[in-house]
Amino acid sequence: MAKREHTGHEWGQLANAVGPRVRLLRNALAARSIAALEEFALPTGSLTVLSLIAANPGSNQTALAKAAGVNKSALVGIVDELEKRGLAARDRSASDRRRNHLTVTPVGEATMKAMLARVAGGESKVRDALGLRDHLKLLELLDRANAALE
Amino acid sequence: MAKREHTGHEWGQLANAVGPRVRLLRNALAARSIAALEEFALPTGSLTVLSLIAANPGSNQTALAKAAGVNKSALVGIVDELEKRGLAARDRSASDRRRNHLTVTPVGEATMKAMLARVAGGESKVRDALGLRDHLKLLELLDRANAALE
DNA sequence: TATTGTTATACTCTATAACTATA
DNA sequence: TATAGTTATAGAGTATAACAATA
Repeated sequence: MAKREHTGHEWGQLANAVGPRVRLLRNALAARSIAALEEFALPTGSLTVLSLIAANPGSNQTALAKAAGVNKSALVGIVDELEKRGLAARDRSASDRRRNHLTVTPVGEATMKAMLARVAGGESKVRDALGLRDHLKLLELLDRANAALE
Repeated sequence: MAKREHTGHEWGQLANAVGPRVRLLRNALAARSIAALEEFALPTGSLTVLSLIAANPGSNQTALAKAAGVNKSALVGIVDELEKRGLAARDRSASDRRRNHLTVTPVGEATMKAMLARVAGGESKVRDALGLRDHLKLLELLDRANAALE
């Protein structure tokens, strides 16, 4: 468990620490994702935001930011860009005019699917290495870990 | 699986994606770690680097950077600070004088342990939520995922 | 008084390129 | 010609504080 065959380095006192391993994986996935989505010229996190809006139409920005794991300030810029490109729409909520009612346009839906196809590469490397069963297990454990830290 | 009870948001098209979940967890753990280690006034990543040097004495910086998941350029600053504070020593390797031979000082060992005690909080929240068996499983899956992306 | 979205701002993290000294 | 460490630099990521509009 403490041995890391791929680098030859041992974790030592951090043998049972989740933090450094998660950072390592996040960096690797982020690098691949950024490279894969370069052609879309959208800010990082756009795909996550787009997917969340599509799955939860009408969501407001504060809740969305929390779910996406980005700051609400940072989300402004992302939504700005999505709106400018015609991928998402930002309308004032009728019931609470402080809130923005967010939706994904048809073009946004199509773009999202094209982006997903691009990102699939890095994701599938993990899925292939783990196998279906352990892949689902990893998703479950990450969700539970996130819930515990909320 | 697609439902995220804690925020009420669904992942939608990203229901089986590791990337966003890992980012979420990394951010949460990083924020806790930074807050917990604030009193030490050391650059982020110092604990990981210190632990890796301690467990692999004499390791050179390039290999260390890769294992720690930080850029070799960024590692220079971290080691600078560790050296200035007397926590680690940087000596030229006798066999290959391009390389630095890194070791942890006794003070560094003590500091490392104090830091580990501080970080334990965030880590234990995850461990408690997952239980021993699933905690170890998570470590295993993260290692395998990292190896797959190397 | 509290909350939503926004702006401004700063700091951290990470990557790239170029330099030096060694090999 | 290649590698280890260093420096300089830029870009992306994230966070905080303050503000206007609204509740």
